[in-house]
Amino acid sequence: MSAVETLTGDDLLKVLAALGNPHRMRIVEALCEGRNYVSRLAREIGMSRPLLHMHLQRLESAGLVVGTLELSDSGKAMKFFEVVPFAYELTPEVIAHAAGTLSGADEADPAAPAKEADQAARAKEEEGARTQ
Amino acid sequence: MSAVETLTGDDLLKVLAALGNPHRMRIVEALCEGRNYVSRLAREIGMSRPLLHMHLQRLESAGLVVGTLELSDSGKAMKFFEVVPFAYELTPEVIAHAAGTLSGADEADPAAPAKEADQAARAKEEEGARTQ
DNA sequence: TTGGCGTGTAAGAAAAAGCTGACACGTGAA
DNA sequence: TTCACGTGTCAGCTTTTTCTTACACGCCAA
Repeated sequence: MSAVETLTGDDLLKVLAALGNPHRMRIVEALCEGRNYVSRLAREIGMSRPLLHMHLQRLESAGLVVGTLELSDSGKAMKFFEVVPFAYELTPEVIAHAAGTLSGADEADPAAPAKEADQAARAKEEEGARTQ
Repeated sequence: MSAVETLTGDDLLKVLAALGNPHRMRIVEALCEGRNYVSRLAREIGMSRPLLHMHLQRLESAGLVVGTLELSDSGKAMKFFEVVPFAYELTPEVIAHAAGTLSGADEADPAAPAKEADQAARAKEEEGARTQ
Protein backbone atom coordinates (compact mmCIF):
# COMPACT_ATOMS: atom_id res chain seq x y z
CA MET A 1 0.00 0.00 0.00
CA SER A 2 2.15 2.85 1.19
CA ALA A 3 5.33 3.20 -0.84
CA VAL A 4 6.95 4.98 2.06
CA GLU A 5 9.58 2.30 2.53
CA THR A 6 11.09 3.06 -0.83
CA LEU A 7 11.05 6.82 -0.26
CA THR A 8 14.19 8.61 0.79
CA GLY A 9 13.96 11.41 3.28
CA ASP A 10 14.56 13.95 0.56
CA ASP A 11 11.74 12.54 -1.52
CA LEU A 12 9.27 12.67 1.33
CA LEU A 13 10.44 16.18 2.08
CA LYS A 14 9.70 17.18 -1.48
CA VAL A 15 6.23 15.68 -1.29
CA LEU A 16 5.37 17.40 1.97
CA ALA A 17 6.77 20.74 0.88
CA ALA A 18 4.88 20.49 -2.41
CA LEU A 19 1.58 19.64 -0.70
CA GLY A 20 2.02 22.23 2.02
CA ASN A 21 0.75 25.09 -0.09
CA PRO A 22 -2.88 26.16 -0.61
CA HIS A 23 -2.46 26.84 -4.32
CA ARG A 24 -0.93 23.45 -4.99
CA MET A 25 -3.60 21.73 -2.92
CA ARG A 26 -6.22 23.40 -5.10
CA ILE A 27 -4.36 22.34 -8.22
CA VAL A 28 -4.42 18.72 -7.07
CA GLU A 29 -8.11 19.13 -6.31
CA ALA A 30 -8.79 20.48 -9.79
CA LEU A 31 -6.80 17.72 -11.46
CA CYS A 32 -8.66 15.10 -9.42
CA GLU A 33 -11.72 15.85 -11.54
CA GLY A 34 -9.86 14.94 -14.69
CA ARG A 35 -6.81 15.71 -16.73
CA ASN A 36 -6.44 19.23 -18.02
CA TYR A 37 -4.00 21.40 -19.92
CA VAL A 38 -2.31 24.30 -18.27
CA SER A 39 -3.89 27.27 -20.03
CA ARG A 40 -7.38 26.04 -19.34
CA LEU A 41 -6.53 25.01 -15.81
CA ALA A 42 -5.12 28.48 -15.22
CA ARG A 43 -8.40 30.03 -16.33
CA GLU A 44 -10.51 27.65 -14.26
CA ILE A 45 -8.74 28.19 -10.99
CA GLY A 46 -8.03 31.85 -11.63
CA MET A 47 -4.26 31.84 -11.64
CA SER A 48 -1.70 33.36 -13.97
CA ARG A 49 -0.23 30.84 -16.39
CA PRO A 50 3.43 31.33 -15.46
CA LEU A 51 2.55 30.92 -11.80
CA LEU A 52 0.58 27.76 -12.45
CA HIS A 53 3.47 26.53 -14.55
CA MET A 54 5.81 26.90 -11.61
CA HIS A 55 3.48 25.15 -9.18
CA LEU A 56 2.94 22.30 -11.62
CA GLN A 57 6.69 21.88 -11.95
CA ARG A 58 6.99 21.65 -8.19
CA LEU A 59 4.23 19.04 -8.01
CA GLU A 60 5.69 17.07 -10.89
CA SER A 61 9.18 17.08 -9.45
CA ALA A 62 7.68 15.68 -6.26
CA GLY A 63 6.06 12.89 -8.28
CA LEU A 64 2.50 13.92 -7.46
CA VAL A 65 1.38 14.81 -10.97
CA VAL A 66 2.60 13.96 -14.45
CA GLY A 67 2.46 16.03 -17.57
CA THR A 68 2.47 14.83 -21.16
CA LEU A 69 2.84 17.01 -24.21
CA GLU A 70 0.16 16.10 -26.71
CA LEU A 71 -0.94 17.29 -30.11
CA SER A 72 -4.58 18.16 -30.67
CA ASP A 73 -6.35 17.58 -33.99
CA SER A 74 -6.07 21.29 -34.66
CA GLY A 75 -2.30 20.93 -34.51
CA LYS A 76 -1.82 22.82 -31.29
CA ALA A 77 0.69 21.41 -28.83
CA MET A 78 -0.87 21.19 -25.38
CA LYS A 79 0.51 19.93 -22.13
CA PHE A 80 -1.91 17.78 -20.19
CA PHE A 81 -1.47 17.13 -16.51
CA GLU A 82 -3.01 14.47 -14.32
CA VAL A 83 -2.61 13.34 -10.75
CA VAL A 84 -0.55 10.31 -9.82
CA PRO A 85 -2.54 8.01 -7.48
CA PHE A 86 -0.14 8.36 -4.58
CA ALA A 87 -0.77 7.07 -1.06
CA TYR A 88 1.53 8.07 1.78
CA GLU A 89 1.16 7.29 5.41
CA LEU A 90 2.19 10.02 7.80
CA THR A 91 3.22 8.91 11.27
CA PRO A 92 5.98 9.98 13.66
CA GLU A 93 7.85 6.77 12.86
CA VAL A 94 7.74 7.39 9.13
CA ILE A 95 8.97 10.93 9.66
CA ALA A 96 11.73 9.73 11.96
CA HIS A 97 12.88 7.14 9.46
CA ALA A 98 12.82 9.66 6.65
CA ALA A 99 14.75 12.18 8.70
CA GLY A 100 17.46 9.60 9.14
CA THR A 101 18.00 9.40 5.40
CA LEU A 102 18.16 13.12 4.75
CA SER A 103 21.09 14.20 2.66
CA GLY A 104 21.13 17.74 3.96
CA ALA A 105 24.49 18.72 5.42
CA ASP A 106 26.11 17.32 8.56
CA GLU A 107 24.16 14.06 8.95
CA ALA A 108 25.09 14.08 12.67
CA ASP A 109 22.88 12.33 15.21
CA PRO A 110 24.98 11.37 18.23
CA ALA A 111 21.90 10.57 20.33
CA ALA A 112 20.56 7.69 18.27
CA PRO A 113 23.43 5.17 18.54
CA ALA A 114 23.72 5.31 22.33
CA LYS A 115 20.63 3.50 23.59
CA GLU A 116 20.76 2.27 27.18
CA ALA A 117 23.31 4.79 28.33
CA ASP A 118 21.37 7.61 26.80
CA GLN A 119 18.11 6.54 28.38
CA ALA A 120 19.79 6.18 31.75
CA ALA A 121 21.33 9.61 31.60
CA ARG A 122 18.06 11.07 30.43
CA ALA A 123 16.13 9.49 33.31
CA LYS A 124 18.72 10.69 35.79
CA GLU A 125 18.60 14.22 34.52
CA GLU A 126 14.85 14.50 34.64
CA GLU A 127 14.93 13.79 38.38
CA GLY A 128 11.26 13.37 39.12
CA ALA A 129 9.96 16.46 37.40
CA ARG A 130 6.24 16.91 37.72
CA THR A 131 3.76 18.85 35.67
CA GLN A 132 3.34 22.45 36.70
CA MET B 1 -7.73 5.32 12.17
CA SER B 2 -6.91 8.42 10.22
CA ALA B 3 -8.51 11.50 11.73
CA VAL B 4 -8.45 13.15 8.35
CA GLU B 5 -12.22 13.45 8.21
CA THR B 6 -12.20 15.84 11.12
CA LEU B 7 -9.35 17.92 9.74
CA THR B 8 -10.10 21.15 7.97
CA GLY B 9 -8.07 22.10 4.94
CA ASP B 10 -6.24 24.72 6.93
CA ASP B 11 -5.29 22.18 9.57
CA LEU B 12 -3.92 19.73 7.05
CA LEU B 13 -2.09 22.58 5.39
CA LYS B 14 -0.47 23.43 8.69
CA VAL B 15 0.59 19.83 9.21
CA LEU B 16 2.10 19.48 5.76
CA ALA B 17 3.87 22.82 5.91
CA ALA B 18 5.24 21.97 9.34
CA LEU B 19 6.51 18.56 8.25
CA GLY B 20 7.92 19.82 4.98
CA ASN B 21 11.13 21.08 6.51
CA PRO B 22 14.30 19.09 7.17
CA HIS B 23 14.94 20.67 10.55
CA ARG B 24 11.47 19.96 11.80
CA MET B 25 11.64 16.40 10.51
CA ARG B 26 14.81 15.92 12.51
CA ILE B 27 13.15 17.41 15.58
CA VAL B 28 10.32 14.90 15.30
CA GLU B 29 12.91 12.17 14.86
CA ALA B 30 14.74 13.26 18.00
CA LEU B 31 11.55 13.48 20.02
CA CYS B 32 10.53 10.01 18.86
CA GLU B 33 13.28 8.62 21.07
CA GLY B 34 11.74 10.19 24.10
CA ARG B 35 10.61 13.46 25.60
CA ASN B 36 13.17 16.17 26.00
CA TYR B 37 13.47 19.77 27.07
CA VAL B 38 14.42 22.45 24.65
CA SER B 39 17.89 23.46 25.82
CA ARG B 40 19.10 19.88 25.82
CA LEU B 41 17.40 19.12 22.53
CA ALA B 42 19.07 22.16 21.04
CA ARG B 43 22.46 20.86 22.10
CA GLU B 44 21.78 17.34 20.86
CA ILE B 45 20.70 18.28 17.39
CA GLY B 46 23.10 21.20 17.09
CA MET B 47 20.68 24.05 16.72
CA SER B 48 20.44 27.46 18.35
CA ARG B 49 17.84 27.61 21.09
CA PRO B 50 15.76 30.49 19.65
CA LEU B 51 15.63 28.70 16.32
CA LEU B 52 14.56 25.43 17.89
CA HIS B 53 12.00 27.35 19.88
CA MET B 54 10.47 28.69 16.69
CA HIS B 55 10.37 25.31 15.00
CA LEU B 56 8.81 23.72 18.07
CA GLN B 57 6.13 26.39 18.07
CA ARG B 58 5.36 25.60 14.45
CA LEU B 59 5.13 21.88 15.19
CA GLU B 60 3.02 22.44 18.28
CA SER B 61 0.63 24.78 16.49
CA ALA B 62 0.18 22.05 13.88
CA GLY B 63 -0.68 19.59 16.64
CA LEU B 64 2.29 17.33 16.01
CA VAL B 65 4.07 17.81 19.33
CA VAL B 66 2.99 19.01 22.75
CA GLY B 67 5.01 20.88 25.32
CA THR B 68 4.47 20.96 29.07
CA LEU B 69 6.20 23.27 31.47
CA GLU B 70 7.49 21.25 34.39
CA LEU B 71 9.46 21.92 37.53
CA SER B 72 12.52 19.82 38.27
CA ASP B 73 13.55 18.86 41.82
CA SER B 74 16.27 21.47 41.61
CA GLY B 75 13.58 24.09 41.14
CA LYS B 76 14.36 24.88 37.53
CA ALA B 77 11.42 25.36 35.19
CA MET B 78 11.89 23.26 32.07
CA LYS B 79 9.70 22.81 29.06
CA PHE B 80 9.40 19.21 27.93
CA PHE B 81 8.24 18.34 24.46
CA GLU B 82 6.98 15.04 23.12
CA VAL B 83 5.46 13.84 19.88
CA VAL B 84 1.74 13.35 19.44
CA PRO B 85 1.02 9.91 17.93
CA PHE B 86 -0.55 11.27 14.78
CA ALA B 87 -1.50 9.21 11.73
CA TYR B 88 -2.51 10.92 8.52
CA GLU B 89 -3.24 9.33 5.19
CA LEU B 90 -2.08 11.25 2.15
CA THR B 91 -3.97 10.58 -1.07
CA PRO B 92 -5.19 12.80 -3.90
CA GLU B 93 -8.75 12.45 -2.61
CA VAL B 94 -7.80 13.59 0.88
CA ILE B 95 -5.95 16.56 -0.58
CA ALA B 96 -8.88 17.41 -2.82
CA HIS B 97 -11.33 17.27 0.06
CA ALA B 98 -9.07 19.39 2.22
CA ALA B 99 -8.60 21.94 -0.55
CA GLY B 100 -12.35 22.33 -0.68
CA THR B 101 -12.43 23.47 2.93
CA LEU B 102 -9.63 25.99 2.70
CA SER B 103 -10.45 29.37 4.17
CA GLY B 104 -7.89 31.25 2.10
CA ALA B 105 -9.45 34.05 0.09
CA ASP B 106 -11.90 33.71 -2.80
CA GLU B 107 -13.17 30.17 -2.25
CA ALA B 108 -14.15 30.06 -5.93
CA ASP B 109 -14.34 26.75 -7.80
CA PRO B 110 -16.73 27.12 -10.73
CA ALA B 111 -15.60 23.83 -12.26
CA ALA B 112 -16.79 21.51 -9.53
CA PRO B 113 -20.57 22.21 -9.55
CA ALA B 114 -21.04 21.72 -13.28
CA LYS B 115 -20.62 17.99 -13.73
CA GLU B 116 -22.02 16.49 -16.93
CA ALA B 117 -21.85 19.68 -18.93
CA ASP B 118 -18.29 20.26 -17.89
CA GLN B 119 -17.22 16.75 -18.78
CA ALA B 120 -18.88 17.02 -22.15
CA ALA B 121 -17.22 20.31 -22.94
CA ARG B 122 -13.93 18.91 -21.76
CA ALA B 123 -14.21 15.82 -23.98
CA LYS B 124 -15.17 17.95 -26.94
CA GLU B 125 -12.26 20.29 -26.47
CA GLU B 126 -9.70 17.53 -26.22
CA GLU B 127 -10.66 16.32 -29.71
CA GLY B 128 -8.73 13.10 -29.91
CA ALA B 129 -5.37 14.35 -28.80
CA ARG B 130 -2.68 11.68 -28.80
CA THR B 131 0.60 11.44 -26.99
CA GLN B 132 3.54 13.04 -28.75
C1' DT C 1 -0.32 39.17 -42.64
C1' DT C 2 -2.67 39.49 -38.63
C1' DG C 3 -4.91 37.65 -34.61
C1' DG C 4 -6.00 33.99 -31.37
C1' DC C 5 -4.45 30.34 -28.57
C1' DG C 6 -1.20 27.02 -27.19
C1' DT C 7 3.72 26.44 -25.37
C1' DG C 8 8.08 27.95 -22.47
C1' DT C 9 11.14 30.93 -19.73
C1' DA C 10 13.72 34.90 -17.84
C1' DA C 11 14.07 39.22 -14.90
C1' DG C 12 12.91 41.52 -11.00
C1' DA C 13 9.62 42.95 -7.32
C1' DA C 14 7.16 41.49 -3.22
C1' DA C 15 6.31 38.52 0.60
C1' DA C 16 7.42 34.90 3.72
C1' DA C 17 10.50 31.91 6.06
C1' DG C 18 14.71 31.04 8.35
C1' DC C 19 18.36 32.29 11.42
C1' DT C 20 21.45 35.05 14.75
C1' DG C 21 22.63 37.83 18.59
C1' DA C 22 21.24 40.15 22.46
C1' DC C 23 18.31 41.02 25.99
C1' DA C 24 15.40 39.98 30.36
C1' DC C 25 13.86 36.91 34.08
C1' DG C 26 14.19 33.02 37.61
C1' DT C 27 16.59 29.44 40.53
C1' DG C 28 20.24 26.79 43.00
C1' DA C 29 25.07 26.22 44.17
C1' DA C 30 29.91 27.78 44.91
C1' DT D 1 27.55 38.06 44.85
C1' DT D 2 28.62 35.61 41.03
C1' DC D 3 28.15 31.79 38.04
C1' DA D 4 25.76 28.17 35.45
C1' DC D 5 21.62 26.71 33.46
C1' DG D 6 16.82 26.87 32.60
C1' DT D 7 12.95 29.90 30.47
C1' DG D 8 11.04 33.44 26.84
C1' DT D 9 11.13 37.11 23.15
C1' DC D 10 12.41 40.85 20.08
C1' DA D 11 15.03 43.39 16.25
C1' DG D 12 17.08 42.82 12.11
C1' DC D 13 19.55 40.44 8.67
C1' DT D 14 19.80 36.75 5.00
C1' DT D 15 17.75 33.47 2.19
C1' DT D 16 14.06 31.32 -0.11
C1' DT D 17 9.66 31.25 -2.06
C1' DT D 18 6.09 33.34 -4.43
C1' DC D 19 4.21 36.18 -8.04
C1' DT D 20 3.93 39.54 -12.06
C1' DT D 21 5.34 41.33 -16.30
C1' DA D 22 7.27 40.68 -20.48
C1' DC D 23 9.24 38.33 -24.04
C1' DA D 24 9.93 34.39 -27.67
C1' DC D 25 8.26 30.42 -30.47
C1' DG D 26 4.68 27.44 -33.22
C1' DC D 27 0.39 26.50 -35.60
C1' DC D 28 -4.17 27.33 -37.55
C1' DA D 29 -7.82 30.31 -39.38
C1' DA D 30 -9.65 34.63 -41.15
